[in-house]
Amino acid sequence: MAQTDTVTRILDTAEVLFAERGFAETSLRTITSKAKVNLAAVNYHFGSKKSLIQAVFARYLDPFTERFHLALDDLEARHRGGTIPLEELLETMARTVLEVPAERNSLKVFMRLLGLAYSQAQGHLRRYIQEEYGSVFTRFTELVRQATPELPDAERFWRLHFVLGTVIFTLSGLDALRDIAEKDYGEHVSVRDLIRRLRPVVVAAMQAPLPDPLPAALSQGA
Amino acid sequence: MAQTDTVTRILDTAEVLFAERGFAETSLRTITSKAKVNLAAVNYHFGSKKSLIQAVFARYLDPFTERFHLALDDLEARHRGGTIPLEELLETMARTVLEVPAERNSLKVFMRLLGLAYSQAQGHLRRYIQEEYGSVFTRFTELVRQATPELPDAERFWRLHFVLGTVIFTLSGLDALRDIAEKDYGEHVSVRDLIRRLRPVVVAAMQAPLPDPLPAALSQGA
DNA sequence: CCCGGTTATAAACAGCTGTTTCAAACGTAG
DNA sequence: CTACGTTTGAAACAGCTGTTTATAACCGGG
Repeated sequence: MAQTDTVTRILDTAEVLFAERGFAETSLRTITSKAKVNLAAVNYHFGSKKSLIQAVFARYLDPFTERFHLALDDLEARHRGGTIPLEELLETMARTVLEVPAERNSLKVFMRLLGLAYSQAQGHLRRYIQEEYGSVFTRFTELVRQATPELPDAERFWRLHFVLGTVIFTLSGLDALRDIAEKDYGEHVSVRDLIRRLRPVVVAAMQAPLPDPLPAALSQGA
Repeated sequence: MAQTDTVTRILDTAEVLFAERGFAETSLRTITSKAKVNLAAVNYHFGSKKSLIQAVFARYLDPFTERFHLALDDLEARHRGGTIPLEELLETMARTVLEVPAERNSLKVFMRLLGLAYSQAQGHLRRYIQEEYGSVFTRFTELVRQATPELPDAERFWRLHFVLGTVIFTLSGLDALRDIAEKDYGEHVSVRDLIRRLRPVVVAAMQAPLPDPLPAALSQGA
């Protein structure tokens, strides 16, 4: 099947180029020439560049959401009725995130794509991801809510995004950071090593004491 | 002075457009038309689009580094010889970051630009920022080192980047996150409110227990 | 006044962008 | 083998990109 071959060759090439340079900075001609595929093939198989971008994400996120749902099913079954400890929830998410791209190119590409989806404007992408994969995230946050009943809803919301920021920022800028770290400490860090370092930090962040309440006199400040 | 007027009008317009859409997605024609300035003015006053981008950053980072150096001078003077507590260091940095853009457009733009500098490829930008403003960051990290003698160097390095990720990610994606938070909790968050929430999380992250050492059997994993 | 350097303007430049077109090659079912 | 739907191929499309050019307007000092 030469067709499938073309499609996957485009996806394989596109995902690493997107991850390296961003979406706008990667032209279809760069992709197709590096993939040894005709320029028109992208529009023929995907319809447009936008759809290509979404297809690249779908190839990661489809198996991820499927596995994550299964993992959460399993977790809920093993804690029948009771609430799942926060650390187990975080552990499960981390494990699932690691599993999916392990079979494919690399975690680095996956994380960099996630980072781009956030930081790069690309309104259509954020909408697509929210509509297509928002439900898993909703399910996860609900479980986190049950695991941290002492946190006010707003506080938990922000803290989840704080740690999300840490993870995406770190793993998506991994190459640059790794270069600096290697230059400063001569020590090469693997992704697993980084996750090991991340765990206590994330847990501590979620369990940090509540902030001082806003002094009423200042609550209208800029 | 019509010249200064043109230059600042370009910078004012460029910084918000860059922050909104990214660098590659913002054309010179979009900038100049919205700034009511001739297209050639950018190349005349700045030389190239790259230099325009750097100039946008310089207008934030020049006063920031100056103030931050002064604030650190003051901090060192008040702790003559002794080490400065971590919380004071973080507090000082936060205050300086808040001060600079307060006089100008907004913190949001500043943070979004910082986020772009990291996430957007734009190799020239990272190099420029590193060469031009790396020294303040080096000075700051050295003070953090003295304030956290119990942390191994590598661990401190990574934790600093973890919290940097939290802050940049949160504040640069603030608009989107604020929309979600408002929809979910009806509660409008100000930047100062967010900083208040960030503080205990950042402190807890820096003071989290050390990670379990790598099991030797697994240390060669992916 | 008028000159000389600085700034503004409009037009054109070559190059790259995503997309479309249409003809050729392909592979398979009748 | 023939016919047909699918996939490839090369070329062209209009539009936008950053940059350059040449000309005009400005404006303070001699």
